[in-house]
Amino acid sequence: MTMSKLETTSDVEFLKTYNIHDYDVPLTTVDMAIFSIVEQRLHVLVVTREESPQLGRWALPGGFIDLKKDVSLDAAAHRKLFEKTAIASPYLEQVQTVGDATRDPRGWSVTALYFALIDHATPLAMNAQWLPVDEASNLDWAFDHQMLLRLAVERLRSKTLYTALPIGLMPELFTLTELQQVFEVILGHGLEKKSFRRRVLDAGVVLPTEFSKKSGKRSAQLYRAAALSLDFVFPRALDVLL
Amino acid sequence: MTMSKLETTSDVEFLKTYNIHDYDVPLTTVDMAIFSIVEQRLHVLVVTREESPQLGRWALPGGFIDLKKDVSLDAAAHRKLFEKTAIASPYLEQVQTVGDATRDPRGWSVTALYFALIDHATPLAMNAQWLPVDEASNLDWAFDHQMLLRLAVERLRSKTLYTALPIGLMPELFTLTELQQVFEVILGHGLEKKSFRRRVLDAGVVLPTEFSKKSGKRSAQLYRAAALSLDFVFPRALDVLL
DNA sequence: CTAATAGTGTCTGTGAGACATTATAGC
DNA sequence: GCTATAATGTCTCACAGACACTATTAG
Repeated sequence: MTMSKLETTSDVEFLKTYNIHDYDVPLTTVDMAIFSIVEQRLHVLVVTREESPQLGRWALPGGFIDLKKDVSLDAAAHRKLFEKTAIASPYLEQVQTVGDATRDPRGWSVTALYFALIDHATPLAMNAQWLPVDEASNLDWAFDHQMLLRLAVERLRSKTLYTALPIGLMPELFTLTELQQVFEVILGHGLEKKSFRRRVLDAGVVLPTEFSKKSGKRSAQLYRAAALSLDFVFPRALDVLL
Repeated sequence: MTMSKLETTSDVEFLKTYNIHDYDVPLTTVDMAIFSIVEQRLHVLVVTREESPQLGRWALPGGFIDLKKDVSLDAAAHRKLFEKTAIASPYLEQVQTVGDATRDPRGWSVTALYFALIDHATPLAMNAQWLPVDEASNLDWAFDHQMLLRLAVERLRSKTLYTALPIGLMPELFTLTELQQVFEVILGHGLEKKSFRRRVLDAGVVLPTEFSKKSGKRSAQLYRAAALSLDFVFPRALDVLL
């Protein structure tokens, strides 16, 4: 028997008699809030549950960790995302983990909630679709997914005030006006143009390209995301308390 | 048979045949990074493991969720804290949830990491003790607890730059100089006195009391935490990138 | 008095908001 | 030319840093 670095000598003896099925353990799942901007509105990817429990209700994509396939929690989140969108490397961030005795009728359950940002020009799996987040409260959600969505939206909104995160929702090339509109859609209110441009340009989170966009009137400079862009934290937040 | 709001009609049928032990599920635990300031240094509460696996190694307090006693993940964290300190209502915040196939020799495991802030003048359970966090890297830690501690310290440091969180480490009454020293200990460098006082006083996160502290030279005004203090977010971060 | 610590006055710098202005394209 | 959109100039304001200064206490 090989002994990993993690195991002390006594562990080897201990593990011979250990059986996880002897204990009461909670269910553990990963749920995803996958955001995109569609037609100037913030949307989230939703599915309708095709099996019990909560058959037929709306839900965030997610489900059990596959102890064989998933090497980590993050890997499980990536797998869930890939199953719905075939996107392998998006922005992915853990939001919060929620667990209690009543959120799932099968028993005590825990879910690790992640959010992802993707460009909406991405093919979706058959059973997935985009839903405007401001219509979420009218729906019949499975489990506590309405609250999970609210947590994810709050995180996205609050980080939009002091990071460049929304760049993760943009296509490869974009104009500053388009980027500003995405910020405005997420925050739910307008931003001052000059301040916005100063902020993102001075920080170097977007870089000019050799391309410009000709769309009607004066053509606009096209930018792309700088390498550090999504991790960048501005020294000051935008005004406006949420 | 009563049907909870959470269960659809089909769920009632489904649950008759559902048995969690039919599935492979990860172990799920809660771990605590409990911080305090002792002798002008940031300390964390540690225990030595008294059972396998990882018998004898240093560990953050924590362990399995008790599906009978704990109504939620947060409740489990509060229970773990209370078992070591008998403190019922400290500042408690979820940091991150870590899970993978190899961090625990018993198998695929997930832990929800929390941090708590307490005044160090708190009696501890027998097997718990304060450890300076800057000595943590020399120790023989159980599982991935050294990394968990690093995550919690990073969160504490980064929130110290833009919130009033360290107030949670203070006793009932404290002077502004004492509070500033705590900020400095956490950040690892000095802060400018006038700026610091303006910041906390203008924000109203501390309130003057009718008391003052006579300690050697000129006596100092004693303050207490304002109700909102720990949730307060300053519009600008302190300088200095971590 | 002196020394030590508490606490203030005030100048500078940075970066956000406001808003007027100029630039460039299609028609 | 006119109009729409892109992009800039520049003033003000809030708040952090720097640092000199004053205030209060024990001895």
